Amino acid sequence: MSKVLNQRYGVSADTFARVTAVIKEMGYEASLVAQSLRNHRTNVIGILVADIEPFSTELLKGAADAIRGTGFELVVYSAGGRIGDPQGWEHRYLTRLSGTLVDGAVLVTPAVDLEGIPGTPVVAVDPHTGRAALPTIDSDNLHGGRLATEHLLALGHRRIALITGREDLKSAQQRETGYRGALASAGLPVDENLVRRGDYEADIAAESARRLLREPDRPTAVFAANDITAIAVIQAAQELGLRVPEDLAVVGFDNIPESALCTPPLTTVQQPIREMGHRAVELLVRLINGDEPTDTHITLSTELVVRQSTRPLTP
Amino acid sequence: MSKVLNQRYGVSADTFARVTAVIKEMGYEASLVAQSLRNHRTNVIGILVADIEPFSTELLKGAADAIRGTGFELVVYSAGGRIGDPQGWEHRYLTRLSGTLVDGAVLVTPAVDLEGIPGTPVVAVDPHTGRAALPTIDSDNLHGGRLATEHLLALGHRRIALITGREDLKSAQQRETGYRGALASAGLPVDENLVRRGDYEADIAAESARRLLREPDRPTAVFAANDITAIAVIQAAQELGLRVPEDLAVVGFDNIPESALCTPPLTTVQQPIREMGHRAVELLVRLINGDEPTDTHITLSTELVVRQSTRPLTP
DNA sequence: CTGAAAGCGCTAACAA
DNA sequence: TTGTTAGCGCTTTCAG
Repeated sequence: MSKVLNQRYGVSADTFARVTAVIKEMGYEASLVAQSLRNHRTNVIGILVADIEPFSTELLKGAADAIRGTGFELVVYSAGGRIGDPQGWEHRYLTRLSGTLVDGAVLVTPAVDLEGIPGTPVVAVDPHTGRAALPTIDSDNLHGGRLATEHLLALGHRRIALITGREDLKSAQQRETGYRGALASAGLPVDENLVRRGDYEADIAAESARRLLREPDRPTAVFAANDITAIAVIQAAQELGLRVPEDLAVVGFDNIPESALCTPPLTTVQQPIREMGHRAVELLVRLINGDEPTDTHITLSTELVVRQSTRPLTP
Repeated sequence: MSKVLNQRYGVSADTFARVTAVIKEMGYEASLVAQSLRNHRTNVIGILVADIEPFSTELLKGAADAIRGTGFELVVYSAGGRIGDPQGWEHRYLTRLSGTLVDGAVLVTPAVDLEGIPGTPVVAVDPHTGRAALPTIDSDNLHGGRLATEHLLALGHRRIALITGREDLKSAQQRETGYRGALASAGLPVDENLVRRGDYEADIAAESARRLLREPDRPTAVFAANDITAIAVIQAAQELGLRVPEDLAVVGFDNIPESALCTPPLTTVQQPIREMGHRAVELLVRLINGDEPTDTHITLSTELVVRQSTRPLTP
């Protein structure tokens, strides 16, 4: 009967038909768990995300696209933004699943740099440490940071603030480095008073923005470390009666769907999030199948998308 | 050693310490699969979604909230909007997982009405059939449809179009029934030419809207069967040079985050999506634990949220 | 071609 | 208190 299910040799046409009939009759489906335990191949790819939010959602869509036609199934594990177990839940999940429930995993939870699990291929998206031992998909955050800042400079802005991202993330650091580099290249000093915390949290960013914008010598432009932050900045500005982009230009980073829909639509550096998900799955499948690993550190390029939240500075 | 892990009686302090040390040393974690196979309790709740899109994402957030502190883990299975297997993938997944990998499941994939799996509690969100045999969470779509339509009537509109939702979904039908009912109550006939297909698909809805709005006797208001549809309508109107809400009022349904961010922000009927996710998990946990099932068909109420996409009709 | 049996990693029950 | 064993549902191997 197992032979029938798995299309193996050594079954007479008669038995085959009979067994098939009964299987249909009973609506039988093999237990995934028992299969997993026996075969070590499961044809399931796990994606571990820290939380369900716009970035991870976009990434999941890309991953879902990529998985189609590969014969793999997709299972998403969300830590649900939990706090109690900040370190190592990735590792714990991974070891519990590996070898059995999943053939490989994509880690979208960037806070931990783990050395891979022995038998289980893992691809990290935008990891903590930058180029780790693990295969990695990320995007060119350094260049993106420069692009955003240069755009504002080209529009005539000189007092350009930065709302930073999470300090523990390499990607956020690189965006800041790009910002500083662009100012330096333009021969401008960095006014440290214009660099404020954002942590990629809407609340924190909004608070920083409110304080910043209430100061007498406020900036004419803000580069926000991601779109969530940028949208918070726009809202804070509007609360204070400032118009965007007339009184304040805002540039974001990420290009989540919300950035095109907010008011006004956000000029942002496009990180190809869906493609990152796509590539991550693609790479992982290749690793699982034991194909030649070509390149295991893929950096996708970033691009500026100009929308209505910026325009030339009018003096 | 199993006893150590599971905190069972009959282990000396000495052995406990030694075993614990080795476990730490090796970074051991019990295999979820083997555990599942042995114990039939897994402490995992599965959520099956048809696709990763704004509605299911919102719902997942609510579910993730609810799961905290219950001792359950959350695993999401996405069909990835697949087409080849339109019927019954839910059933297939469910039978493959049930009794082993998950203790229960939430179905967010509304297209199929299945009778429950023997041993596995299942809660359906917004199901195909309305009040099925399965425990159900939904919202008051009928009332919501009335609310939306009555709002437009109160603003003075008389030519109110409807872009419908997916025909196979009870919820979409109810929104339409609410629309027709409100018009009838106001003593207005339904102009069938103003009722167009949307299928909850942005492309289809946009095309319907473009045709509708190009006709000589176009409506002054549109009730869109969900927010995705409504945003598509707004974009179509803007393409044609119509201003929203000056030339066309638009009301949506669902209240996904995008509806507050689109331009102009969308007046919409609020379906408490997050709460639906929350309630679904809550109910499921209760069923799994064998608690008294109180009420297994929960209908949450809907409310109108007025934003800038509607305002009184100016003749 | 069909039936029986071992074993995947784990835990509950039992024997020592 | 510790060590041993059966068996969860499946597939693969080997004997009939």
